Amino acid sequence: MDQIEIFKALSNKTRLQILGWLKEPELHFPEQPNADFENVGVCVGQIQLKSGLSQSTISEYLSILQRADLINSTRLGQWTYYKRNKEGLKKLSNIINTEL
Amino acid sequence: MDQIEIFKALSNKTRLQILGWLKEPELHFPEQPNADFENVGVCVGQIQLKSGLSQSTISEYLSILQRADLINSTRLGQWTYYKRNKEGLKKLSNIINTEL
DNA sequence: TTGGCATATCGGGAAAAGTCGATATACATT
DNA sequence: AATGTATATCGACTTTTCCCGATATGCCAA
Repeated sequence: MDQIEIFKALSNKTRLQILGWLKEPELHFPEQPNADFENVGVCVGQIQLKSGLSQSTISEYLSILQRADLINSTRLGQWTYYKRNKEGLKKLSNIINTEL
Repeated sequence: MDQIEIFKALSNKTRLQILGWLKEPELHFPEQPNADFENVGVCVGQIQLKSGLSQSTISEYLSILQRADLINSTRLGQWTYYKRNKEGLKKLSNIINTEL
């Protein structure tokens, strides 16, 4: 993954917030039936609701974050759940500490 | 300093390169008379030369990086020298590790 | 198999960033 | 004081990003 795409993904208030929310889902989202935060993450609809932006915008933002390896998705039935990608975040931390 | 401005500053190939160059100036720039890399950094002209972009663009890029607290400047005579801002970079590393 | 949700993709208009050349400013030398 | 050099700022144009509404797709239930 290109470093620049990672930083671009992070250069937006809403996307940054989403990552923060996904760090502690219990704190930011209501209980979900049949889908545990730890395993699958949070579904798009909840994230959209919390963000206040349009459905299409949030869907796009999530895919930007995913392309940057900052989150990943699981499809369950008609829902898509997103959660933090710990690997990717660690890699980012590494870049900061070794290359900049 | 706004987090978003930090990530925006990093969302550009040349600016990212500049930070990399400033991490090991001896490796990327010729010896400078009367100005030690460690103390004051590297002067704008050298950075511009290496980047291949126009003088105005590099001057602007440097100020973007500076506003993001990623580098800082020292004026010596008619030259401005820029070097890494270790504080700011540490703060960034902290953001990544605690907020995302 | 039709209808209803949840999500993704597409097309577009407005705002921001990338980049330049020209010009201004600041300092140093003559 | 006048000139030369280093850097900063300005104005303009092009490309990218921000968001939206509309439409498509995928999955489920009746």
